[in-house]
Amino acid sequence: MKKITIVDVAKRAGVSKGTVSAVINAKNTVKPETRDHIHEVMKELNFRPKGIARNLKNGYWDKSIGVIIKDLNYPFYTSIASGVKDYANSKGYSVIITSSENDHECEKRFSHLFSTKDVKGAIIAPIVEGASEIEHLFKLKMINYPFVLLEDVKGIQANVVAINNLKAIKQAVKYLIESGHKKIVHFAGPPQSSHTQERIEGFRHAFSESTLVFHKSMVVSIGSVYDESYGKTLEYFKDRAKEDYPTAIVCFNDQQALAVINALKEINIKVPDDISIIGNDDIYYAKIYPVPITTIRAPQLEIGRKAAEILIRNIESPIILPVEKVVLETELIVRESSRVLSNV
Amino acid sequence: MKKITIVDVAKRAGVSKGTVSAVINAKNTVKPETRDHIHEVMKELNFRPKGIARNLKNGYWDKSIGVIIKDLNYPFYTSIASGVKDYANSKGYSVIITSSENDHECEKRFSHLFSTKDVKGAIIAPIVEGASEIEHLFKLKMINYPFVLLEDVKGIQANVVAINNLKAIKQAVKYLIESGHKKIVHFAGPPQSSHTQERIEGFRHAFSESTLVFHKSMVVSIGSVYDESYGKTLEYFKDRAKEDYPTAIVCFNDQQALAVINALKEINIKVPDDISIIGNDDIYYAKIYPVPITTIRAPQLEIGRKAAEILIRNIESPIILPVEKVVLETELIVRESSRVLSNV
DNA sequence: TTTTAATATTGAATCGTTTCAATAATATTT
DNA sequence: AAATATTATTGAAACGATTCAATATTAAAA
Repeated sequence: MKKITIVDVAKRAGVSKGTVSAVINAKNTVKPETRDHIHEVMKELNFRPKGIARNLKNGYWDKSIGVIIKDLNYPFYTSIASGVKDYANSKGYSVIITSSENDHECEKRFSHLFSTKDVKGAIIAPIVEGASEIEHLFKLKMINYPFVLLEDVKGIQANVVAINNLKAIKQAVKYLIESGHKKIVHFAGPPQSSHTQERIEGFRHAFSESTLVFHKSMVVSIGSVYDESYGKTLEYFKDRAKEDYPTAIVCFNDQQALAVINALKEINIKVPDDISIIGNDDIYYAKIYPVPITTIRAPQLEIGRKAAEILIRNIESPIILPVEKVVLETELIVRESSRVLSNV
Repeated sequence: MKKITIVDVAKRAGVSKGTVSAVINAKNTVKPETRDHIHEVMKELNFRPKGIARNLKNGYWDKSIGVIIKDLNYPFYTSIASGVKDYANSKGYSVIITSSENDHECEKRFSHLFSTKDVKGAIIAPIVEGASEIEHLFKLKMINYPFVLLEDVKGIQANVVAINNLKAIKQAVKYLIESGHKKIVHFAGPPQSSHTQERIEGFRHAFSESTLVFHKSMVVSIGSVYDESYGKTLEYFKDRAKEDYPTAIVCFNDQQALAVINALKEINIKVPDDISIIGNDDIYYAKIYPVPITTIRAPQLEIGRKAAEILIRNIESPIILPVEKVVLETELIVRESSRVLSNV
């Protein structure tokens, strides 16, 4: 099927390209009858002006940046995107968002998409599973395409804005220990996530700086999908003697924490009376849950803003800037899902 | 500041445009030394190939569609977007998402952005305040740009996939009445939202089909922003005699319902024992709240999928198709925030 | 009716790449 | 050393619109 261009329309309507162009752009220099006639022909041929060609001549005046997040439905990521939007809009940039849904192919496709669509730069939450494929990031580097990662990726020199997961979890464990907890476990996230690894690492690390001793049975793989986490939590407690219950659980993230608390409720374990729960991220819903969740806040808006700032600086710089790596601080927000043990 | 093009690079590197192009595209026909040299020059000049020009020649092979939602942080919209992604991906389309954050200018800017960036079509959750500005939608029509609205907009003939808000609320009220409730109020959403109007209308309408009679004091403007809704709820009950309390509240949406329930908790009103609460939308968090919320489910994924289906059909059709208007059914999901009154 | 002013239309040049047949440079074989 | 095969590079044409000075048409004024 032949592609319809402005020439076809012009020919059919018996006018010149210029006139058709004027009609497309709703210029008021065209006689109404001519305009209407051209519109009719456009309909008839189902002509759609090719956006790309339109922009080529005009220069590339519009300013937009792209964000690739991993999960459209996890508020943590949408908050980051909001932060990006915040800063970017203030600088006159539009923001378009895509989600890889943890699919590597998707991430690749999008980074290519952006670089070929005159999106000026990208902020990418990379999927890093082991020493995975990062050639698409290399490609971006090759063509000097500006981008900022939301997680450090080994093997590539790039701008990064991230939080210190290790330290975050250590904060949580330290707080628990100081609150008198001795039986602490970590409910780990999905195995393939790099956050999961870092958080386990942080958890283990926290013990080496305390009088308690770490054992690998203290890390339990629970995942972060609601139903899965809920089920595995039940399972964990099912065959366990009451005296073997932990007194505190450090959760992978808030979504998991929500599932865990609900599961505990089903089996009649009280939070925080029986068990303290600490989440991670501080998503919107952690705060409005009836037992507001103690959590480690990642400054989501700040992450987004900072990433946008670095990105736009790079976009607008006439020279290539040295890479920046920013680590933002997390903060322990103590709410009602955790408590100090009285028998300290 | 002059724009750097492939010609500048070629000149500086002492090669032809073609060779530089080959390097950009990582073709392996270039001698390694030449390649490295060109890379150096590219760095030196901070050359970034213009995506648009790249695509112009090769045709427009990549397939992508855009979605404009209103609120990036409300799960209702991200779920719809997921639905879009579902269907679109299955047809080989990428999806890019933007949020107008209820800003009219934003919506306009994005619809223009899409139409000039070779995004093949758009799904738009339009901001409709009264008989507002819709010229940007007309512009899209003029150039035969395929799009689907997620809400009917008066004055424009366009594809629409929506739910029947009127009927949805009537469902809820009917259920309450049948459960023996006589004192029912509606906590309305933000005044500028068209959903708010429709839901108020539906609420009022429900009474005309019952033995109860509607009075305008039964509609209270509460908004849907958490803190605002929370505060206004407290206010509503503050100076009210216990016997004037409603026995049921139909909320604008689940987010508001969450705020209302939490506020009621603060003043010691029990849900559902003292008051039944019905939400709207059925967002993810409505289900995992400890008092799972009775709500009117809008089939979010379905909305997204259907919209994508219509959009892609239009994109791929060689002729202009007649507009489609689809109304999807809502469903009352009875959970634990509402109850049957025993004294029926 | 002629002149002037206002309005409508034309079409060649242009945007910055990619493509690909032609050519040049280099390596291999005879 | 010449002939051939292989590899690397060139540069003109093409992609599909927009732009804008030049020109044609129509309306208003003299």
